[in-house]
Amino acid sequence: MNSQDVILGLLMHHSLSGYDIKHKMETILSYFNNASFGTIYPTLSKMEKDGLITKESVIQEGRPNKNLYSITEGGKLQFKKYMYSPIEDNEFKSDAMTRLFFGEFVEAAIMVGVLEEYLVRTKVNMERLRKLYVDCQPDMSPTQEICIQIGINNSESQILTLTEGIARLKNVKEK
Amino acid sequence: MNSQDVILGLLMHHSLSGYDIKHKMETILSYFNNASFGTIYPTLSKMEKDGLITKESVIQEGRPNKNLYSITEGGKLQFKKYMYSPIEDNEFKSDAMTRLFFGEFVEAAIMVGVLEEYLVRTKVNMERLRKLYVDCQPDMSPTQEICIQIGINNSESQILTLTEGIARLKNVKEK
DNA sequence: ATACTCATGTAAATCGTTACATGATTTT
DNA sequence: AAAATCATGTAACGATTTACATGAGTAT
Repeated sequence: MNSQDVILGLLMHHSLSGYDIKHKMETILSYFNNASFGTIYPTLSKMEKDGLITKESVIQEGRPNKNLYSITEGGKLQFKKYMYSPIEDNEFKSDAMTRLFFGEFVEAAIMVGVLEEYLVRTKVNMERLRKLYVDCQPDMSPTQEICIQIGINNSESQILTLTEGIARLKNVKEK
Repeated sequence: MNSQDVILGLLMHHSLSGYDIKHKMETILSYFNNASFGTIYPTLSKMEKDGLITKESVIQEGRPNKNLYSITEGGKLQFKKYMYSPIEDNEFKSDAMTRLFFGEFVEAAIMVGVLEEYLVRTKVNMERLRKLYVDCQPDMSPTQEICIQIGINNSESQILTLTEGIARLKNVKEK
């Protein structure tokens, strides 16, 4: 799975500009995907060159013109090919957890700080997902609902584990 | 956080070869980090050149010679610098969840397949973490315990969400 | 016989981010 | 007046993976 596959999936619904795609990446897809403009625009150019999408310039009033991209039959075929290919493993990299792992080499207070910061970030993310769920639920497909539930439930579980961990660490310190 | 920071952390405990580092990455660190030999060996060379670590050739019987790397005072300083720097956000990319998100464009049976495959992989990973916890608990620091508990609890939560999701999808299909 | 473990390393390719460049309109 | 939104694009850089190359010893 690369950025091209995700863009194809987004264009299956309706035509979008590069800017629109970036917005979707940051909101509905951000829990399990991400891409910067530096990836999106060159990828769209390549996809057009390869005949997977077509470009249409749209002149707007009071706003810059935009390039609206639409998926072609070839693009739909490529999307299907992706959806039927073997599933790749998740990729996960956590700086906060890496620090926790090496925590014994710095003062305990620093580790409490890492845990509290990680807890706050997890809470912020959970709230964002919860709000997204409330706002989008009527338009969501059954599998999209499962997706966001995974995000919300995993965040909740992590909040519990971190809260317990902080309490335990602080207890150890007091003893 | 990059591979260098993780390698420094591993060498804080005791000297290791590139092969040893790869092994640690695959077992105790794999839940939130990963690196291939193609990253590890060139990184070790660069770190030696930069004076963060020193190399010692160890001749072994019945096994190939190995290069044992040890952290220097400069390396320890660099490690501290990392541990006190601002925490970076987690990176997460999920092919399985991406497919679920775009599930409406393929048959429901394919999505049940994705969910079941994702469930199996989550279960396998949870079992691996549970076993690791049992095997390593006596040697684990308090923050390392929190780390692995995050992994185990998040896996458990995901197993529940996926199981419920599968049941719901199958129900929808029957109706 | 075959596969796995131990052990190191390079080169090509892939993939992606960050920073820069530009600029109008709208909101605070 | 400043910041945010809308909008596209490139160039330099960074990080990492995959595949290749080599080879002995051990376990099945």
